[in-house]
Amino acid sequence: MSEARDTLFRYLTMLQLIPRFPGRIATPVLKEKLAERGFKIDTRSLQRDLSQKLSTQFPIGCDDSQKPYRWYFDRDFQCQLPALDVPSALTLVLAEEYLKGLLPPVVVGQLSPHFTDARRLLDEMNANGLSQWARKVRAIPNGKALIPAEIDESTWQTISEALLEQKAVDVVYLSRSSETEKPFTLHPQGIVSRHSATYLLAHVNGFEDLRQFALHRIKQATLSQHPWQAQPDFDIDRYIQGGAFGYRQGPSDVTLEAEIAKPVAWLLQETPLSETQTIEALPDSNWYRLTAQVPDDQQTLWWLMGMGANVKVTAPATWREALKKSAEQVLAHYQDTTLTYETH
Amino acid sequence: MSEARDTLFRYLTMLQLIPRFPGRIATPVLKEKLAERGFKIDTRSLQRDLSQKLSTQFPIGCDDSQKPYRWYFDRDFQCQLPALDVPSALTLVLAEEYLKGLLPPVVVGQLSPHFTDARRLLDEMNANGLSQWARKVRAIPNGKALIPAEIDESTWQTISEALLEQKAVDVVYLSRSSETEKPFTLHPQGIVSRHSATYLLAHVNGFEDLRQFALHRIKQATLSQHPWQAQPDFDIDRYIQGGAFGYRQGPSDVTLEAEIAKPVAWLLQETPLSETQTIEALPDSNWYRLTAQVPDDQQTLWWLMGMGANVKVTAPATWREALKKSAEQVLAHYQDTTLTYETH
DNA sequence: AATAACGCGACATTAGTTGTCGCATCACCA
DNA sequence: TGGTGATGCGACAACTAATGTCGCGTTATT
Repeated sequence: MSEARDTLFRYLTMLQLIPRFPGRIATPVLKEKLAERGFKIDTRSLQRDLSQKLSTQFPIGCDDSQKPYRWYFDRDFQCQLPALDVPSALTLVLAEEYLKGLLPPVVVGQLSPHFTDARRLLDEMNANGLSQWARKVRAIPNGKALIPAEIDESTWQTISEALLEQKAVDVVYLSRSSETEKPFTLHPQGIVSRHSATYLLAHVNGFEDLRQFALHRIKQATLSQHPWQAQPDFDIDRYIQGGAFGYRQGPSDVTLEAEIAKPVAWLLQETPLSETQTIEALPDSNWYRLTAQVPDDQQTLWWLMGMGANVKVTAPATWREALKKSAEQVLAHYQDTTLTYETH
Repeated sequence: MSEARDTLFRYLTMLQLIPRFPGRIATPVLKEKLAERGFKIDTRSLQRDLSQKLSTQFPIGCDDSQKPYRWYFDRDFQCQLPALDVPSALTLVLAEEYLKGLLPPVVVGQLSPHFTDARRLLDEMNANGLSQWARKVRAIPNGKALIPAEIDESTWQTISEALLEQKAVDVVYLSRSSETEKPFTLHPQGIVSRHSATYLLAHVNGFEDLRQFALHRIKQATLSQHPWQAQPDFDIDRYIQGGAFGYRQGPSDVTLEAEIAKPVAWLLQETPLSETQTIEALPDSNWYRLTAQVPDDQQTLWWLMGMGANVKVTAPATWREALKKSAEQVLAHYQDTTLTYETH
């Protein structure tokens, strides 16, 4: 394979084969993997490279408590080729701000070396007159930020490995209804992250139906001995749109027609509802007429509901009715009680 | 400095100094930067390394149309040390799904080498029986996904560089109100990404007041000759909470009390509104009593509004009133018109 | 048109790299 | 518990690569 100019390239390959800390790799295994990639090298050379070259120049550790030594990178080491540039670093900072509210802390933690790398680059940029970048960049999340459910690091690792390598997992699951912990053997088919909670789609060993398992209720997870059962006709998008997560979606788009207040018109001009949206001013008022092809789903309806009195839907009629009915119900809530509070 | 075992380390440093494609670096500049880092090497060696070692082993290109040659990495090349592991790759895929709806395409594009890297790793994992990971992983965004405003790649690069390196920029800006393009010299103080639009906070040359500039309305941006004007007492969080983006926030948290329907109770048990939240069942019904310390901001109010009839707020009184009033206004919209649509 | 900067081939010198051998130690298994 | 095969490591010689230097032709720069 890559014959010429070996050494550098072989070192690079070694560095890529050594995993980050929780993981470790034994010397003979490394030799094996290098051979697979065309680097047939003597064991002695490998040992020399590891203990004299790499581990003195890189944050590489060695577990020499047992005899085939195990090698690993420091947990938080990160090196990019090519190095991060300023715009990318800034993007990473923004991305982290958003993701912190969307994914469980442990999952975002998987990427923390990347984010740390970005922050370090920004820090070092203005070593002299501190640029204080951290005080200049903010991401405002879309909608109310709920607190992401916490999940265990090893759970995430095991589940993701099982899902992608098509293996079964043994889990201990805390059922939502019964509040009791039960062991299951699961056959993962997919994973869905919604709002701030993440769900595994799997069927229980011996059953045919697909169930959802919230990752934060999985108390323990280990790869199983059982062979993985596939579900050949599984389509995750169909599953989601079937309403499994409260997001039932009609088979086709609908045409939304509405009158919208000026602030909403401005918002939608900048970040449209859909590609086909049109907005035109209504005469003699601060209102605008909106027309857009949008998906017939719960999300859109909720968005319209959140706009409150700033949006007046005229079509489709089902949404118009839904909004009206919702408003009536809300009003009913507040009218059957005497108000004893003062508005200040 | 790093005396022993130089060569490998010097190569690594070179690889980090060579920028990704739109950027380039000239040979003498590279030599200079290497010297700064303790690698004092002959020009000839550098030339050899570049043209014979690195560019044959890495996707590195050379612009030899003018004489100090310029070197650059292929636009989409990415190499991580240590290599990505499976859980991190999966996290990246989820992150990309979320970010695509939150940041302008060009900004997410900054990270595309990372995402591409993750996808490649997942692809290669099951080279035999395709694992079809792409059909197994979905992120459902929080709230209605609006289409992120498009911005220009060079705009993002220039603005982020100016912001972080404390430089002024000359821009051509399409004003929202007047629909005309005007040139400005801006002194960037901060950047805020909200929903799906991104804003630069800056003051115009010669003025003291801070203004917002939507990045997608900046038609052209170049670093300016003007010296950058600082605003020493600027606090981005204070600015945002002052209501600049429609997210005015009260000075302190308030105690939210509400009765909530069962589905909402389930949701909040998994992803709480706040750290202090309590939920208890109400007797003789499917309703629950919620108590939580939440920020006094628009976001939370919108979230409550979106819940519609599933939430009945009892305190604070201001929110209760706001929700009631909103419902009345919505109802007024729909009752002053005769319904001519059929519900199907 | 003159001058300095750059790229590149060649070559001798220096420095690093590799495989091999021998020995000590450790893991594993009967 | 004792034996056997792995593993780590020091030493050494043969080999290979890396480096600086020089000279020449070409390319910016003024």
